[in-house]
Amino acid sequence: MKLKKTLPPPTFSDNQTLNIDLQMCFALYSASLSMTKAYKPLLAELKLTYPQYLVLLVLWEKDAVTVNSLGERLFSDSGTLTPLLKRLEKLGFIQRQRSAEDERKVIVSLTKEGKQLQKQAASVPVQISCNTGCSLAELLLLNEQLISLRTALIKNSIKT
Amino acid sequence: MKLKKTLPPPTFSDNQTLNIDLQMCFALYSASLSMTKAYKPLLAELKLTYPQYLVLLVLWEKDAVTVNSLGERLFSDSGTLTPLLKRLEKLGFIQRQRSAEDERKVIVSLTKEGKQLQKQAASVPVQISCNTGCSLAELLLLNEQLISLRTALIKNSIKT
DNA sequence: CACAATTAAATTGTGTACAATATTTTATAT
DNA sequence: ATATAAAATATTGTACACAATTTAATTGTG
Repeated sequence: MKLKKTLPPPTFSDNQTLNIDLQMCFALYSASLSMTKAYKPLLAELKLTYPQYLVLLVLWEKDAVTVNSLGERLFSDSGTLTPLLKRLEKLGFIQRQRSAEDERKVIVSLTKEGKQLQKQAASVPVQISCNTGCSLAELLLLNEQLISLRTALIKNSIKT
Repeated sequence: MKLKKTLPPPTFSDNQTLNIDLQMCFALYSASLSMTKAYKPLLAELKLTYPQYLVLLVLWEKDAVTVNSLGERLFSDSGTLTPLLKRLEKLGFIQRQRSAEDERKVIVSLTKEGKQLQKQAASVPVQISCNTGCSLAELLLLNEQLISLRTALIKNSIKT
């Protein structure tokens, strides 16, 4: 059994403990919303929302996966994914079909239209990365920092 | 008129352009959701959601402000804030009242209960910062990086 | 085999996020 | 002074995010 390693609380002077400007949490939250807004007009041309685009990113990497495995990849669950996938299906980009071997599972796969969309989508992240004003090195560093932050939060946070 | 300064697109090898793991955008998105989930059980004890907590953070800094000024501070608008503020009012933490001088404006101010909540909330960000597994220096650095990312995205992104 | 436990999705209900529109009040320009 | 524009908030409609519950299929156990 591994020991759980948590750092001691960083100490702020009392006045600043709740200062919103100093709180990385709010910076994270507002930066994430700004990012989604930045994607919106670009993805709108493909008739996609940002979460729908994320699902397609996963499928473009590996087609025909279950709802569960999509959820693990995207840190999401069926409560979010099921209605989202139904919308993607209605748009004609994916198919949802029960697995023949295990009828509990639903296999999500790309349609021809969904596959074709990948080419059009290729320029989207490039355009966004320009808007960040960050260099490639900065983007990669930030990516790693955010992934380890996410990992730590998932590991150390109590589940209700 | 200032020249708009945007960096040239970072170049990825073609195969990796759409790799979800390499996309800082997804790391940002998923880390932000993880952060909100980490806050959830702590804020639930105060009967607050994370966006409601953000509103109170602003009010604890400066009480009695308009919906607009709250929105500027939180990068949000009346479409989001109005229903949220109504819930906070129903919970008894804030008051909403039309300004006497300018009846278009709504002044949001803390109730006694809302002010008292600040003491109970003090331990929340401390607990969260432990869960991040980051040192104070790392948190401050990440905070700055995210703020400049947000600033760049707001400046450089086209609006619809 | 029977039946409880587990697993996979779907459903329900609450709370944002946000674009688009509406409403009300104030400011401005003839 | 009156129409017009602008400003501040509210409303409407769509799309998540997520906890909690439900439904259906499969697995494990006696």
